[in-house]
Amino acid sequence: MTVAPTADAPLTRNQTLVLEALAAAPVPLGAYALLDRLRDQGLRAPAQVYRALDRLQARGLVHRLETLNAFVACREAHRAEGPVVFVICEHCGRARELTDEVIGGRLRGLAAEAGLALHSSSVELRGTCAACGRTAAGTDPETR
Amino acid sequence: MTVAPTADAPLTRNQTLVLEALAAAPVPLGAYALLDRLRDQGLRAPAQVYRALDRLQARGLVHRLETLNAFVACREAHRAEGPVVFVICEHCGRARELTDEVIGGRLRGLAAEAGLALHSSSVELRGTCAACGRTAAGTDPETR
DNA sequence: AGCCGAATGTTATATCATAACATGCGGGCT
DNA sequence: AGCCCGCATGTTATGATATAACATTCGGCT
Ligand SMILES: [Zn+2]
Ligand SMILES: [Zn+2]
Ligand SMILES: [Zn+2]
Ligand SMILES: [Zn+2]
Repeated sequence: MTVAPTADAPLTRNQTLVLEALAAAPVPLGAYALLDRLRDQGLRAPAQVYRALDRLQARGLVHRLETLNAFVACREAHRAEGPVVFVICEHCGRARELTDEVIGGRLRGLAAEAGLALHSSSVELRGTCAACGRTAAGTDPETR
Repeated sequence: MTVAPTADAPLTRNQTLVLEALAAAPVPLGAYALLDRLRDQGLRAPAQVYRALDRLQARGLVHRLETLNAFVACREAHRAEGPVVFVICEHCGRARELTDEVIGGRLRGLAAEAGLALHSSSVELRGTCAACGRTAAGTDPETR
């Protein structure tokens, strides 16, 4: 979740580069994978990537997948809504972003019952996607 | 979640040490924090701690908190049930483990709808707990 | 031009996690 | 007993992820 906080200044150059690289990737990318892809465009150090990611996350344009230490561009434009659910295939690495009112509502309810002032949430489901499940179990995306 | 897989051999020495250290701690501990606390009992290297943690997690006796890179002893004895929800105070660092049938059921439903064969789940709510919220906002546990 | 705040560039280092290989110990077998 | 084997353990080294700290540049403003 991580609610969008403030005004929309235009994205800076580095933020744009990082966001576009994420949007173009079929799978979540780690900070160093981003750095590799952006060396040509002038990025040199991890700090540059992490800074851009921080700002993009603060705006809700990028999400961090905690179980992967990786990042995705937000596909929805939810940016202010509640908890998001990620569905992650451990096989092909693809991640889908969902929102669900039952989950969102109940998580807010649980936080309230627990006396927690909710700042952010992370919900990630891991498993094998339908496509990977159909190809002989154990096949990995490189093998196909 | 991360379902418990197999038979119960007795815990090994290192596993016992790690589990007891976690059970005694008021907050989740990282692997290196565990290592520090267990040097006296003979643990020397990160790999020893990570190995014990892996086995304890496989049995459902320990959970990993993905947003903290830290570990907690399981308080419930759920060990085979569905998704668990962690409620984490960013202030005092305490984490509570909950299970909720609405969340559990709906997450399984979402996975099924998405065509995902669910292997494990991670659900973490972050915020400020009631105790920390009452003490002048911004107070941290060291300060009190 | 001179100032200021924000973004950027750069170097170094902290933190988290695993690979790879050696050693030791116990249980079953001959 | 002596051997073998599986498995936990010990140990060293390295990989992967993330941040601290400080110098530099850029753009708007007066
Ligand atoms: Zn999103
Ligand atoms: Zn897949
Ligand atoms: Zn548990
Ligand atoms: Zn608290």
